[in-house]
Amino acid sequence: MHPTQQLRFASFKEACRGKNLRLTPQRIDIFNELANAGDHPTAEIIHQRLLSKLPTLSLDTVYRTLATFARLDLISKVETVQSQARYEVTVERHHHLICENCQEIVDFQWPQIDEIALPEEVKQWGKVKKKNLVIYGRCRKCGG
Amino acid sequence: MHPTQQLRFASFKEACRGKNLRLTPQRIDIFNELANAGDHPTAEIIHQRLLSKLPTLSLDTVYRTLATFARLDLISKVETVQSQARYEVTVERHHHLICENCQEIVDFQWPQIDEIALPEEVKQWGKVKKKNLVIYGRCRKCGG
DNA sequence: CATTAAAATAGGAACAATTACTATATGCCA
DNA sequence: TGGCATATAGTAATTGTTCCTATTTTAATG
Repeated sequence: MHPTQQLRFASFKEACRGKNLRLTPQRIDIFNELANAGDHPTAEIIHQRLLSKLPTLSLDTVYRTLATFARLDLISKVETVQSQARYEVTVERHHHLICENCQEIVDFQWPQIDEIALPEEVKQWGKVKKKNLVIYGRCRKCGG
Repeated sequence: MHPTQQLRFASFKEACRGKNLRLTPQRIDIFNELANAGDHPTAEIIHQRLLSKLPTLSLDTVYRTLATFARLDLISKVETVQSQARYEVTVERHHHLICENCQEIVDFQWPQIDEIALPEEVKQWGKVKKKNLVIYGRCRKCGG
């Protein structure tokens, strides 16, 4: 195991203890699989990758475990407005505020962000079409 | 109809003609519903809202129509990585590049964005937990 | 106005991602 | 090591979205 990963694993174990989470082979393997993955796998991909090691691992366990980890802030779900897609008519450039509680989406403008030059790394990556900032948090109505 | 909306509707009709899209009551109503909606409705919500006016409107039509409009850039899907949720272990602050073709997600860092002060509007909204920039485009591998 | 070919729709079935249910198995504390 | 709360496997159910196809509608033409 790479030292960084070892460290990560140690803090994972600690985090589990601190939160009264039982350490199970499934949890350990799911966490390690994700920690060592260079990509951003889906629950199904993680399931597939672990099947040779844990042949009885159920997809449900992967989903449940990932949800638990996300709640503990050990992992994050990458940029998703959960479940249903939402639409808007295309207007001026704007960004989005999303409340983690009520899921309401509010537009806001931030010209400063729109105009700022992209880092070199991004230019190398390919051709940029859209740039969208999403801010997550808790809105006033939900006690934020 | 509010003058702005009238204008919007006119350009909608024009856009349809320009792209060889037939003007149907369903398309008109779906577009207007979305143009006048203050929120960011889902396909299902739009369907519900139109049922009293178009009792036979099918959900499939709403989905198909929204997809068509999105292709024409008349509307946009709000911030979603389509279909499956993707996960990553929580590490340093970073943002995401998503290729519209291969869907690959690449991390990049942009400390400038992380450190910049939030606009007043956002502070009024509530408590911010995360700030994530998502850049869409086409990566080199996909000819971008 | 009718005629007509191409395109759009309704309705229901299919599909894919995710979550719920429940009996069994397991981690962990005493 | 025993007991109990918690986690898991397996499967069923749910939800969001797309596919299929017969029927209807649009818009172009005479």
